Amino acid sequence: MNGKLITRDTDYAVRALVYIFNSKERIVSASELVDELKIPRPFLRKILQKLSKAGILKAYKGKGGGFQLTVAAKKVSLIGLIELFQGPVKLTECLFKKKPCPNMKVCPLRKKLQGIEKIVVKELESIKLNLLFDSKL
Amino acid sequence: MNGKLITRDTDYAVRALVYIFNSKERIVSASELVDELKIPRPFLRKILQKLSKAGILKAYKGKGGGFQLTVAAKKVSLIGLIELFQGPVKLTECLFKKKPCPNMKVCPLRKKLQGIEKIVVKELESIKLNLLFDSKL
DNA sequence: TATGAATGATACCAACTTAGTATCATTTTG
DNA sequence: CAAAATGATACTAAGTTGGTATCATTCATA
Repeated sequence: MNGKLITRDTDYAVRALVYIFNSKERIVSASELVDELKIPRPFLRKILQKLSKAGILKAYKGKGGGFQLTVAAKKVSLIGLIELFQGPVKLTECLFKKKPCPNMKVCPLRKKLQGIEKIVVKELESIKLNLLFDSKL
Repeated sequence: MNGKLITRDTDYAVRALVYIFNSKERIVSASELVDELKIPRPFLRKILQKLSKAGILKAYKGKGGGFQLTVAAKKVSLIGLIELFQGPVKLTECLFKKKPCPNMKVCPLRKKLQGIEKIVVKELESIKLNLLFDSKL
């Protein structure tokens, strides 16, 4: 199975954010992150840009530039990052979107799955970034 | 996001099983299922074969042949079908399999995600097929 | 003020997965 | 034997994920 909750984008983003958090007030460049985290440069750059656009990182251009966490960053939850990189979380996605499901008036399978989805979303919401930061990586 | 819990294989399998269940003792052919459920024939055939191999359906070859539920069928849980068609459920799959995760000794993210996975698996285990059958589709 | 080091924007590409096809062999009924 | 069914298996098309490549822009500093 590959119904991963988290893709590489998101995973790399978490690592980068943790690293930047640990660097405190210092401005951290993409190059440094590439060296430290062994993430392919252009891919990481794309991720950093996205985080920057989303207001989670503040970017400084030019020589000596790089990234810092914004205040907003610590309030972001894992689900925020997932949505940023992977779109809204939907584990069910009924295969008959337009047409109502042909055989089942009230599809019990779908209901069950949507219940599971709700639980998952709630859990993912509860994982705030500062929780990850604080737990001594 | 597309981290679906259930792919089409599995979904079609559920529908086919429900239909066959509702046909009681009658032997149901792939053709009938194709007509009724509007599932592409060769795709459905592949699915039925898999269910048959797995002992969930009993197949009858030759003219007048088709499929019936086995006694085992009612005890199968949704997770059984998912595993059959999609392999083992793993929502986390740490990206550093061989090498231990470079930065985090005890990765809190991974722990959280594995917790979520456990919950999901438990839920999926609890959805037995007879539960779906019984709920008047 | 020119240069180099940094990010911004964007288009492209390769591998993998999912969903579906196509074909031929085998079995069984009539 | 013929027709109708399943068994086995190889192939294909579209979408997603993970990653590249390129060029433009900004800024510190010598």
